[in-house]
Amino acid sequence: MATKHYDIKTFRSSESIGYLLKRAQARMQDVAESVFAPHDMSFVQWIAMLKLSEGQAQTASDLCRAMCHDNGAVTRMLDTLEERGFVSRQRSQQDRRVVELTLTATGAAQVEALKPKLIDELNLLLTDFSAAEFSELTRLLDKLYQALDARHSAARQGVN
Amino acid sequence: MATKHYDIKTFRSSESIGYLLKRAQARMQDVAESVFAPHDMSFVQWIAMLKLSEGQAQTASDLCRAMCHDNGAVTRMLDTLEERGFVSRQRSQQDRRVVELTLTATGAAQVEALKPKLIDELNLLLTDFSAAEFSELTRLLDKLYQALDARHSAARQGVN
DNA sequence: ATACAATGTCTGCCCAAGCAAACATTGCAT
DNA sequence: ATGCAATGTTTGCTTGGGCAGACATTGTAT
Repeated sequence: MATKHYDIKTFRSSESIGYLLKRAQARMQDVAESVFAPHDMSFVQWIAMLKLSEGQAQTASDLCRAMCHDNGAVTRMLDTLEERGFVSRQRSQQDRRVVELTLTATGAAQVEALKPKLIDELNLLLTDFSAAEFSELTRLLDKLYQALDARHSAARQGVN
Repeated sequence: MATKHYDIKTFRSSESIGYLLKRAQARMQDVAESVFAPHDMSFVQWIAMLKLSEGQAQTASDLCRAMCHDNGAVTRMLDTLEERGFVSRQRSQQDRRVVELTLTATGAAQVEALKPKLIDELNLLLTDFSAAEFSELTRLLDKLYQALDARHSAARQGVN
């Protein structure tokens, strides 16, 4: 039997991973938005462009999966990024359902221009974290996501 | 000089705390909602009631701060919780700006009824986490929040 | 006493995210 | 070849959060 991390007798909201995640993410969102807002750009928009620039995503679906973002929201986000000349769309020849996304030169420049601003902010934020703490937090967040993702996929198939 | 966890040369989205947090939180949200949805209850609603039941919050403002949630959203959430008889509001005598919140018996019962469901789900989710990993993740998430909160307060005062 | 800043609650408005449906395309099974 | 499930993209609709302002109340400085 696996370790029971939570017990009904002792459970407190302040120890719940769900609550801790929500709270931290909400604040992080604020901080990130404050970095990008002066450049008329949202956190998700920038992350999407970053994913494209890293080659981690080529299509809208890739972005949805990578960012856990809504389909429709991504379509509309791409609309505005395209309008602003940061991203271009081109119907794929191999699979005509797919629209291939590419960063324009302007878009790539925008990504690079904002990267140091975000990095500075993150480093400032993590001042009190040792290298070990930082890498452990990174690792555990990724591990948690993998577990959540597995659970999520299972749920979609009605497994319990 | 503090440790520079991120460097512009090597920065990758998949290591960014902001991205990792957003992704994990989005999935966690899904999982939590799937627990509460059958009972016509949202994750935030339940957390709010839990906070009340733990005595961690007495007023709407307390809930806002504790949960990093919007003022207006909390007001409206309390409207529906009150309608459903889970929460009652009463104007404070000491400070007549304040509305004191109390869980009704029905509300308390609802919190208790759903607690084991959430706990089971969380334990299942964290099966592959050792006790050490679990407590370290909890600690680091809290530490991160403290740092974010300090940064957030500083920003509100225009400090850089 | 009075003015003013800070706090708590509530409301109206706007916008982005979530949901569901539509449509096109592809791969697979028969 | 044909039907069908799966995938990718888009759109309309609904819902809830974020923001700004209104209002009441309190504490504080003058």
